[in-house]
Amino acid sequence: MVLGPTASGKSDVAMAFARAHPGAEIVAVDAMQVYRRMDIGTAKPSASERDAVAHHGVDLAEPGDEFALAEFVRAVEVSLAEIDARGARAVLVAGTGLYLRAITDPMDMPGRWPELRAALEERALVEGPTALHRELVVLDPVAAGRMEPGNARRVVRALEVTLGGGRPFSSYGPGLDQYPTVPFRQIGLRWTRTALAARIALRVHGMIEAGLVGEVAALRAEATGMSRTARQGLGYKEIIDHLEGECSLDEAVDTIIVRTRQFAVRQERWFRRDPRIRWVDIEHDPVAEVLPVLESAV
RNA sequence: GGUCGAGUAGCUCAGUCGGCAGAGCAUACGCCUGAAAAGCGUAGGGUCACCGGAUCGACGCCGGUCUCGACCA
Repeated sequence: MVLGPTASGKSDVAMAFARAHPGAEIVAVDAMQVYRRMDIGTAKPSASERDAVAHHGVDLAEPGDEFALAEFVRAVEVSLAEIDARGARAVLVAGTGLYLRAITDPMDMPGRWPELRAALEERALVEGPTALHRELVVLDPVAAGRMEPGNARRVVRALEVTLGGGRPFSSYGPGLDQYPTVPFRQIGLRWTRTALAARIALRVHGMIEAGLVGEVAALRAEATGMSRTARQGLGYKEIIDHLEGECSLDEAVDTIIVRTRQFAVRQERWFRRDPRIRWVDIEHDPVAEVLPVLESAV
């Protein structure tokens, strides 16, 4: 499997590998490519690429749907089983670290308690997240120690699971800091920050030229619109701001570039803790430089 | 040429009466179990345009120089 930050060229590498190995199928591990008609902004594989090689993990939901980790894992596990049954080889392309961990590592997923969650979110707003965190310290000190007291979103989720499920949040699975041996060969693409920044700027400008503004406008015009999760895709929320008159197109583009760069760094930071990843430092051409490593790894 | 305004962190700007140099953003580092392209935490960073002066003490006051902007000629 191939992983790395946005704009690192991982999709191209996977595509080249799959073309060289008939029968190989690509599985995208990406939180945003799951939405249909969000094509340009998510750099989804083109129609001809999907024609040439079977792709999974893509176009799983409507832009109006809330789609999250658990739905993704369910869908991809089915795909992986089918690929396996076909005797084919799966090439994973991963940009979303958490989603990848949920595939590579066993993760028994706690359920959902929506009304409890709504109440907790309300309290986080009124009393502040630290008050809830103090409660979590009592109920589940392990989970409380794993997150910042100010992180309302994570604290609320941990309390939701602990109170709703009747057992501590931290009792589900070994935790993200455990890296057991798994039957996946993981190759990471690594660029220098400056080189990646240049590629990101180029890519974002390319998206604008390819009609990103029109794509966003069309999505907004749909009856169901874009869900809370879909609209937080990079490039989408900023163009929405622009379409609503909050900022000029140039300002929106600059913001997209900065945020994409920050996202790429966050991806790096997530992946680089994982000792199971073998890194390839790229100078110029991802396909030429990574493909041999990928070949030798399988 | 004249008048006025501006010059402080990478960027945009605060800085009260002369008494240890500030914020937001950016950057770096870290965290994360059903929003993850989301969310959260920590840190570094300064010739206060330059030269001189008065003062125990100047980003601040005085004199001069430079740069940018507006207006007047």
